[in-house]
Amino acid sequence: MESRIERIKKQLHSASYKLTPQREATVRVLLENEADHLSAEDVYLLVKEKAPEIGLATVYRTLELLTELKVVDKINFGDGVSRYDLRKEGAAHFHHHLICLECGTVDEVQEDLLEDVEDIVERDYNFKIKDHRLTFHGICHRCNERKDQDDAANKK
Amino acid sequence: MESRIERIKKQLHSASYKLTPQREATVRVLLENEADHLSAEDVYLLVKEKAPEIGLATVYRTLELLTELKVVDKINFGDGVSRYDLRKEGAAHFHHHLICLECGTVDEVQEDLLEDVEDIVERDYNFKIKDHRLTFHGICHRCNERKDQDDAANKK
DNA sequence: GTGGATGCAAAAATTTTGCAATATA
DNA sequence: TATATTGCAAAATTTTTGCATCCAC
Repeated sequence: MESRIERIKKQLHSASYKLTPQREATVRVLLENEADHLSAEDVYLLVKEKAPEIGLATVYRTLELLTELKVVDKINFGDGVSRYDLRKEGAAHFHHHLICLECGTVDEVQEDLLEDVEDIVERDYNFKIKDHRLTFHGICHRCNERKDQDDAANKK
Repeated sequence: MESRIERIKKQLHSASYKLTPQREATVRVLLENEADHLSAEDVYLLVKEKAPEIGLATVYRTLELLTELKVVDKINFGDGVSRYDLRKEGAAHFHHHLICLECGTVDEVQEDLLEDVEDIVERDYNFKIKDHRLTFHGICHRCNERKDQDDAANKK
C-alpha cells in the first residue's frame, strides 16, 4: 500500500513541481501534526528542527503550493494569522471547526452536515457552491464537563 | 421612532464609553455602507471624507469597541485583511456569506439555516454554540446568468 | 477638572518579493 | 544543463502601542 506522503509526492509531480527536500520536510511536518492547526511560523519552526537551513519564505511558498494542489486548506480563525489544515484524503468537503472561547482549543467535525443547507443556497440564491468554511464559536466538551463537575462539587 | 444610530449611541453609553465625534462618524459610515464588507482601511478612508482629522488608529480602536459591543462582527475572507460587518438589529445569529470566485462579489444570506446542524453539533460534540461563521465559495447568480446567456449565444 | 479618547509616529507582526546561488529532473 | 527552487534580506501590509494632548462628561 502506498503511503500518504507518496501520494502527495506524486501529486506534486503530476503538476510538474519538483520534489525538493524542503517540500518533503514541510509535508512531513503537516502529516505529523494533522490534528493541529499550524500557522506558517509554526510549520517553519517544526521544519527547522529537521532541516535547519530552511527559510521562512520557502515555507510560505510551499504552503501556497499545497493550498493550490488542495492538499491543505488555508483557514483563518480571526487571530491575525493564516493556518494550514491538511485536507482529509478523499474528503469531498472541507471539515468544520469548533473553537472554544474558554480554552482556545480547536476541534474538528468531519461529518458534512451541510448538504441540506447547500441545496437551499444553490436553489434559492442560484449560487454554485465549490467550497465552504464553517466554524462554531462556543464552549467545548472538556470545559463543559469541568463546569458540570464544579457545579456538582459546589452543591455538596 | 428611535433611529438606528441613536440606539447604537445608547449602547455605547450603557457600556460607559464616551460618545466622540470620531465614533459617531465611524458608526455612520458603517450604516451608510451596510451592504459592503469594509476593511479598517476602507472605513478610515470613508470617515476621513467627513472628519479629515481622524487617525487610522482611532478607527481600529473604534471597530474593536463596536465588535465588543456586538454592533459589528469582525470577519475574515482570507485575503489578508479583517472586515467589519454590521450585525442586523435583533438578529439572533450572524448571517452567512457567499463569495464569488469569478467576480469577487460577496453576497449575504440572512436566513439562519443552521438550526438543525447546530442541534447535532451541540448534542453529539457536547459543544455549547455561542456564535458561528459560515461562508460559501462558488459562482454567484450574476456570473451564472451571464454564462447561461453566453451558452445560449454560442448555440445559435 | 479628570479620566478616557485621540492623533501621530514608531513598532510589531505577518506575508511577499527581488535576486544571486543552488539543485532537481 | 536548463530551469525551477531556495535562502536571505528587504519591502510591503496590516495592526498595535506609547505618549503627549485634548475633550466629553
